[in-house]
Amino acid sequence: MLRLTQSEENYLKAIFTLSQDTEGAISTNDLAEKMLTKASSVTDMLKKLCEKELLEYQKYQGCALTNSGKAHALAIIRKHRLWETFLVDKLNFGWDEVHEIAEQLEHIQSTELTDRLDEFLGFPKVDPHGEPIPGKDGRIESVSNRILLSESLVGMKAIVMGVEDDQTEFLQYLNKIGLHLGTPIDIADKLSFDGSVLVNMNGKQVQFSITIAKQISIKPL
Amino acid sequence: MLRLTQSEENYLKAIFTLSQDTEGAISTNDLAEKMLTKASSVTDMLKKLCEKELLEYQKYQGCALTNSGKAHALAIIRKHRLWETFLVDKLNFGWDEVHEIAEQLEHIQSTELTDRLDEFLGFPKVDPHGEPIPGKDGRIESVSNRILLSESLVGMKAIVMGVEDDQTEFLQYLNKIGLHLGTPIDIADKLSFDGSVLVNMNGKQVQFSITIAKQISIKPL
DNA sequence: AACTTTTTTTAGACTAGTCTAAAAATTAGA
DNA sequence: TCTAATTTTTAGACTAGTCTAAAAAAAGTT
Ligand SMILES: [Mn+2]
Ligand SMILES: [Mn+2]
Ligand SMILES: [Mn+2]
Ligand SMILES: [Mn+2]
Repeated sequence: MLRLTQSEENYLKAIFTLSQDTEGAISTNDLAEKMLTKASSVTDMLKKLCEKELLEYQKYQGCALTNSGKAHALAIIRKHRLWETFLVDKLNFGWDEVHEIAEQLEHIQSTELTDRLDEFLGFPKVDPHGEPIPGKDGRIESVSNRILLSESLVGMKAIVMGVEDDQTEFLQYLNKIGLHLGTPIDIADKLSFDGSVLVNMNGKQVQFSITIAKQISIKPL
Repeated sequence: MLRLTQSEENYLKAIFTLSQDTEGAISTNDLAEKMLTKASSVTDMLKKLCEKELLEYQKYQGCALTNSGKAHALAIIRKHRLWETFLVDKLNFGWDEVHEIAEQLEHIQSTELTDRLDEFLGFPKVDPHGEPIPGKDGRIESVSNRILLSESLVGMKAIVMGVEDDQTEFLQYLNKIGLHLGTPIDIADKLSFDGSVLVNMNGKQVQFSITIAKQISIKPL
């Protein structure tokens, strides 16, 4: 099996994630933004990953993962989410404290370790942020009926199913207002001029900006 | 706190380990051998680590860790041994399967993670190979009355307390002959011309070469 | 003390990953 | 469709870590 550096793995993961909500190829600039790096660095890396047949890349045309590239990305995501689950379930970290550590742990090379960790955790289906954990075979069980809070309709009742995991302050804010996975919410109103969502939860009303509302996924009841 | 690369950390650990059974400075060549690298590479790294005040180094004089360097080395060793303990105690790996994985895990940066892992494991005193685990403060509890099997005397009765951890085949061999931590042994004879040690254990007699006998530590009864 | 061998350092080169600045290609607009 | 703005690539430089080959220093030997 092809041996990858941490940097290569981080690129693959980023491309995979961007591909999730983009049809067609991923642009150099979008990837540079995601990776907090410069477009010229991205171009260099794309050439290398293309050489290793992890993605397809043609000058000025952006890139798209091959099946091999996707498999690698999913393996890294699997490890990331399993380790986050370990940190929260076994070591009692908060969901706002685990992403950075998992960014490191996801690069540990040992399939045996990953699979035993999975077993030790009882084969969890989702991580502490509600994201599905890919299985040993790389398959993600589709999460049913989820929509973004930003796409909800006034009057809906729903359950919080997932949140973005990579901003500590955002997660701490959710802690403060008492929003967790499983929290029931009512969509009270939406402000047409800025996209804010007014939500009733835990007996009080909270207003979420469109930015926040895009980072919370819910299951309408 | 000073941020170190994996390579720098591996050098510090190697220097610390070599210092354990060497008085005075560590030579460039010895370190190169330990690190499986070339003397010229070692010289470059020594300059860098000296610059960071992790060790003292003068041309042609070898090197010695400063207190800061020692503290860093002990922190890495602490993580290595805690992770090995986790792998064996919680994930049911064999003692022959964990060293390589721990070589990676020891570089994960998070004091909070290390300390919570320590607690999760019940504050173990020794790792799966019998090596003492440094505490949060970097102190190693001295392991009492241990000697190397190679230094034992004929007629001694003893208990196996520790083994070298870094050669998979060696540990598999010990598994095969049924030698574990806690195994009681009798020193039946020593061959003066090659240093071999004849040991009675588990009802049969085994002969250990001097090389092997130096990699097993025992506590005489 | 002089010569030889060993150890250690230096010099120069290479790869991986990143950057800035400039050139080239693509896309958008009039 | 021609020009302007944007995106992407190239060129060249830098750091970290490694290597080989050669020079310099230290240690060993007559
Ligand atoms: Mn995460
Ligand atoms: Mn990462
Ligand atoms: Mn080990
Ligand atoms: Mn290591």
